[in-house]
Amino acid sequence: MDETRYNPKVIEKKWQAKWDADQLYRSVIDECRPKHYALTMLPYPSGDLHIGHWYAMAPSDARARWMRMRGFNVLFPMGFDAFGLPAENAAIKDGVHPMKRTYANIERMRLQLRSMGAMFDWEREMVSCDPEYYRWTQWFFIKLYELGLAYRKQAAVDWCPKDNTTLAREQVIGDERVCERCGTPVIRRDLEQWFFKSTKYADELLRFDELDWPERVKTLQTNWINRSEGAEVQFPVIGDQSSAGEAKVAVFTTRPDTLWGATFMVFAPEHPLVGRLTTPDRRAAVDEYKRQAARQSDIEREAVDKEKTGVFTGGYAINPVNGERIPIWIADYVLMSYGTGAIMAVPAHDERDFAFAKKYELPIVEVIRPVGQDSSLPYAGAGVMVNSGPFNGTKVNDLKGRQNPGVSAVIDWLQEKGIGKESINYRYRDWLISRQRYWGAPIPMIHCEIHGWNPVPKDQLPVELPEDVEWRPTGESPLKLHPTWKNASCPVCGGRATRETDTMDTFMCSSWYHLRYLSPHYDQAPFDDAEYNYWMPVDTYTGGIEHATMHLLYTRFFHKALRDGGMFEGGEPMLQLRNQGMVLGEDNEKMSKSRGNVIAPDALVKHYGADTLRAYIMFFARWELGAPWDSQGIEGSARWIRRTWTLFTADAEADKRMAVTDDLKRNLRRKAHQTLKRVTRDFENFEFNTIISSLMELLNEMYKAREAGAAGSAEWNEAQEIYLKMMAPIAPHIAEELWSRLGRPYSIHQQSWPAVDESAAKEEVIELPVQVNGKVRDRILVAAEAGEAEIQAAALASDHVQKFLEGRAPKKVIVVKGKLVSVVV
RNA sequence: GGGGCGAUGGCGGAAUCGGCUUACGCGGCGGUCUUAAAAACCGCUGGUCUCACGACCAUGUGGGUUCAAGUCCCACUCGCCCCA
Repeated sequence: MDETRYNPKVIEKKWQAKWDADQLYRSVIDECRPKHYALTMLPYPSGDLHIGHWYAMAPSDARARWMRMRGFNVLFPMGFDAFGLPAENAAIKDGVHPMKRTYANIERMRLQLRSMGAMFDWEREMVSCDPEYYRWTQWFFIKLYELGLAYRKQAAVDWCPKDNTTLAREQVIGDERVCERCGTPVIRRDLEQWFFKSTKYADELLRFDELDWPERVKTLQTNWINRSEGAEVQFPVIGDQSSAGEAKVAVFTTRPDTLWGATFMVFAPEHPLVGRLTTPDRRAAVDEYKRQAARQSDIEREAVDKEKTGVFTGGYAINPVNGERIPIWIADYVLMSYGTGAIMAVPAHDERDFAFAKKYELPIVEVIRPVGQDSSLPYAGAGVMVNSGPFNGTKVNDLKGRQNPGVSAVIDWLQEKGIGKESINYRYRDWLISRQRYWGAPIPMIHCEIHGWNPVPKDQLPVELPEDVEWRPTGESPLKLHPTWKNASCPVCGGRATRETDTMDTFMCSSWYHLRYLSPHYDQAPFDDAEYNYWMPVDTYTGGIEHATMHLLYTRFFHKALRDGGMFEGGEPMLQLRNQGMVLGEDNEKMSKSRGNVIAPDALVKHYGADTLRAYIMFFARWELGAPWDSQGIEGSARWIRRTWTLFTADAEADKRMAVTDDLKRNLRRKAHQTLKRVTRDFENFEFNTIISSLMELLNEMYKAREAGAAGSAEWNEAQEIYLKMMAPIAPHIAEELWSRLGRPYSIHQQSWPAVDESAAKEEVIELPVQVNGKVRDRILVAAEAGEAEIQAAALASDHVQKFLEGRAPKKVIVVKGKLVSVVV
């Protein structure tokens, strides 16, 4: 083999084997060094690492490597989010057991991941479908159950008819309300399911003070939780057909100041009181309407521009603030899932209520009048309360909750009168955990006819998945169809009982994987406290924005719940978050097999080597934005790597014949330290693309310096050393190879990051543009230390400037040191 | 309908505190080497006008603030994302 040619295949394999053998990337507790836990979102083992994985992981690896060179003890683990539908759906097609397929995929992806040359500590790998792992997923379920945060209830849930399972609210996407996985429109089903009480932490989840997270993610989470302040008001109802006592119905409103304008009530068609309120003469119409509404999705029902429909129930309520008898209707624009499933309708000040009132000729009473302008109803702005009994004349602004004087005053009054109370409503729902599928962690609960639901005793964990199951497209979970698996004995009485056959949402598995990395084989607890105390929390978490309202919210909830359960201190698992963008296909479209625009990283590694692919991935776009792939563009990165190789391996002696000026050497040193300064700053800020352009510039400069005979000088050697160290996190293999060829001590990845010599980086002479009336007319050279007067004199002395002055005296001369001179006439 | 983000050469992008627009790379053009091609190396490359010196115009559109605006403010167009 030609030793002088750049051959990534050989050197990458060689160094990967050596790093492995030397356990270079083992991370162990070291109290003498500051720790840094760098985490990148773990992949689902689909069987092939795609370019998006590289785009997420390679820059994260570079950043972790940089932190390591800066003296941190870095933990950068990798694992697999291995439960989930795709493997099970595939099994139904071809009969291959999900376990078999998943482990085969993992094996393949491990090799692909290794080809990246990342500093993953493979000793810490976790696989979420491993009983050793899901034993603790189940343990956490029980822990949350014991904390009173897991409960079972009958609820209308979103159901994907293709995947035959329920979905969490977050897994239902967009206007069309389709399944996040397969794009099938979801339907509603009434099922008894397990939930986690995540809403208990809604307020705490809205606080981000400790977190260095992108604003965008914080906004997404805030909007998702959607806290609204208002009041809950009790409306007595009359027309109750079944009980003698007086019933009351609670209504949530953000506008208690408009209570006097509530002229009717609207219930969701599914509201439990509807049956009792409906009078015999209205029964047929109400039942028919309920049937119709059940067929529609929430989104169809809620759309503002949709024609409003509804029917009168025959029942009435009493508006508690003025004793008015108001009719109760049902309409599909009221959802059971919002507030209490019933609203007070204020047609004068709500668009939808207004449309409804007009259509069904219900009374409209204005209770807020704008000041100094005509109001056209419906009106939702600021004004003064009218027709509102004791509150006439009270000012109302357009702020929400207690910040609105009208709202605030009415809330106090309601509480005093015992009619209502201050209340906060969230759109955020409790986390639906149950999935009616096989390939997930079984929910470790047992049902006994006498003792109800009880957790599996912890010493019996894990509740393992049976291997002998049949794959049939019945739509039923194979666990349910298994002849014996669900038979169990009651943990309380030991009698015959039945296992829960549902499995857990895979987001449960990924809510704590960062904890399992700490001690993946520990069998006394989910994690070893000593490891936790040293490594946690995660310092830098990188991954896609698509997890903003799912994984990231779940994992925050998880930590807060277990903090309250006394497992650890600190409720925030990940301090710093950064999102990468998306790599699009060359056609500027989202990459997909069906579009045929998929870029396979394996082929690129084979052709160019991992270092070139890493470099190009970091170079071709701003990391957080992403960009379309460009197959020709990667040639530029390949050229950069090859040019680096050539510069460092060519015989420097051959060029030593020329006399080198001190100036030239000083300039080379300046460029090296300026580059180091920029690269250091850019690593800090995850700006990988400019790191590489800076390195390219330095390389070009070094080529010129060598041409001029600088090779072999002390400055040259220093520039080489700095260059390779800066390159090491980006292209770890070639950096190591060249480092060793220079005769430096193994390993470059154990070197410390060089320090910037500020005095060397400083410019001596700088070029300043001179503007006359805002246009650049000349450039002057001045000493970097030159004073203002000196610069001004030099600028005015310029022939070009004089030409544009046309003999006039400057009105003003602005000197911005180090930037420019601006002459105004 | 509401909120967020974005728009800079033929293309990806740079300009990090209001101070030289287009760094770095791709592509293109010209050259060196070669029998030739590839690779490598060197140079040029925003537009218009000009033989040229140079001038003028350019950061989605239209206004504003400023000695100076890609950057700040207002209005709008288009694209993407989230929520409805």
